[in-house]
Amino acid sequence: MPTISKEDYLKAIYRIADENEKESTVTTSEVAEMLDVSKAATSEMVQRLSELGYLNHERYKGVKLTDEGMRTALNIIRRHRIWELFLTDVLGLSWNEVHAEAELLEHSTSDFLIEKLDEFLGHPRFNPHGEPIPDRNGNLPEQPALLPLSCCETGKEYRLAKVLDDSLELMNYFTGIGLALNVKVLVKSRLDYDNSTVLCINGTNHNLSEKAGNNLFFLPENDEGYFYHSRVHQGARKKAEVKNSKKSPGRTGA
Amino acid sequence: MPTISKEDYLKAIYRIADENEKESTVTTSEVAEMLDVSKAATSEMVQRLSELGYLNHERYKGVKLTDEGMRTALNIIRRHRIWELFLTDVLGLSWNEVHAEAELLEHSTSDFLIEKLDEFLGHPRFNPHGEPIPDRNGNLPEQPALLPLSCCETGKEYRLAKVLDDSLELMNYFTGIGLALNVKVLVKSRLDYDNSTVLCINGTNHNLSEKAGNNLFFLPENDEGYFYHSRVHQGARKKAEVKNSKKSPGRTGA
DNA sequence: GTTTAAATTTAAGCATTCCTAACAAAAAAG
DNA sequence: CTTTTTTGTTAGGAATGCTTAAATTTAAAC
Ligand SMILES: [Mn+2]
Ligand SMILES: [Mn+2]
Ligand SMILES: [Mn+2]
Ligand SMILES: [Mn+2]
Repeated sequence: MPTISKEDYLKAIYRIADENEKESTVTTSEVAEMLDVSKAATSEMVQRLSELGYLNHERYKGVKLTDEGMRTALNIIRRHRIWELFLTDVLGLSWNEVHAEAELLEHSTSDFLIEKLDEFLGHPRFNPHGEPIPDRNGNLPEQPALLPLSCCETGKEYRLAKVLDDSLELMNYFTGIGLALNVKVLVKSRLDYDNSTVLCINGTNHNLSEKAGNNLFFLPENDEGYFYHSRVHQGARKKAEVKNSKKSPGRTGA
Repeated sequence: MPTISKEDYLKAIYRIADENEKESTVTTSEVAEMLDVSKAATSEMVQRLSELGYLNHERYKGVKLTDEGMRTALNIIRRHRIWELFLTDVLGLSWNEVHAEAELLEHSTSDFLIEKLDEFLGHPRFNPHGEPIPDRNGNLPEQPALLPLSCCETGKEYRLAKVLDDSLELMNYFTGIGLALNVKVLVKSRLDYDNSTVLCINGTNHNLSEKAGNNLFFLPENDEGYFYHSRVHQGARKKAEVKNSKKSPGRTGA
């Protein structure tokens, strides 16, 4: 049961390692930047988390999550993403409003409560941004390889499969130009000068910088119309529907 | 936006003043005991909260909430009780499981999110323990005068209208003997020796100590079958029912 | 291979929030 | 009206988590 700070550090370290794919050692500077704290603060916290057994730390080199650290980080990410899905699908918030709320709620939710939410939502596999939700044992759902915008070829059609939600401003912009999960886009052209991309969304062209595009991940559009974002686990949906329909029993009868 | 600690102190001060009815000055010791911290810690925090304008403090006498302190305290209580009702009515937790969860969630919930929850629940007026939920402006719903068990007369019937949920152990015991909101009870007898009361619940007799009984509040049972616990505000129910039925739109269509 | 630059850690200090022990004021007992 | 007990405040100290500034180590340039 780490503190809120420790949970946020562990989550940041996981996310950085996850983005780096290979080379899973995470540096002090990367963590400091993601959490918007000083490198000194990060250096101190890294030492404390190592003493607590969440990290392996090689001085001046970087850190890796231990098994315990990985379990803990995945559990926090699970709580975060389950709350995000709850906020959109049950309370009707929009996908750009939920990240900030979940950033707080993730630290105030017992495992018991998360299991109840998970069951209520029908054991969802992806959050509203297309990010995978670890199950209670820390296992991630299978995901096909996704292409960042910079890897999408001109003249081809794709569907948006995932958005990184770190910047609220960027999420608002994406929403404004009509981007949403599973929306079909056509890659019109790419400027070699700055590696920006022109996308056609709902008949309108938009130019996205390389940096902005790196937050968008696509699946090639094929004629099978395959959506990998089935929201719930196989077999869980029926159960969820029953549960949802018997809600709010009404304590008084009046 | 006080810290979690400050919010819990303000809430405790409100609750103590509320229980004391008249004589609304709250002492350091009372706060220290409710929050299970030292008197020294309370004394320090009281001074800080006074400097911040939440309290008026007369040294060695006690504290009263300022208007700002009252507003803040009622807002935290609103968050707490809305979460409690959500947890029972939507997620299906039992009334003795929700207080501890809400004690954390109350500090991680924006006003924006609370309004969404409030709307989803249909602007409820009471939490699962029969405690009133302040509206967004801090106004409490009307409540008829309730009788603590010690004031209930032998030979008469009552309905349980409110339970104080400070002790999980006590809540579990109450649940075990069949007590729930609006349950009808018959007061069989009272022992002058220790002021304990024998209650008949669902045909079985149970002896409750004076201290335990002080956590239970009743309404006289009259033949009109009047339940004051209508869960939602007048006029809000229809809206809530519509909202509840269109839940979980299902993002994929699959 | 030095020298310079960048990344990392350590040092010193501040704000919160808690503790125990010592002290001061108020209330209760006698 | 003293004396004793209870209540409330202050003092001193610890842990957490952050800051800026000063080392220290590693990496990059020349
Ligand atoms: Mn998120
Ligand atoms: Mn967070
Ligand atoms: Mn409660
Ligand atoms: Mn609380």
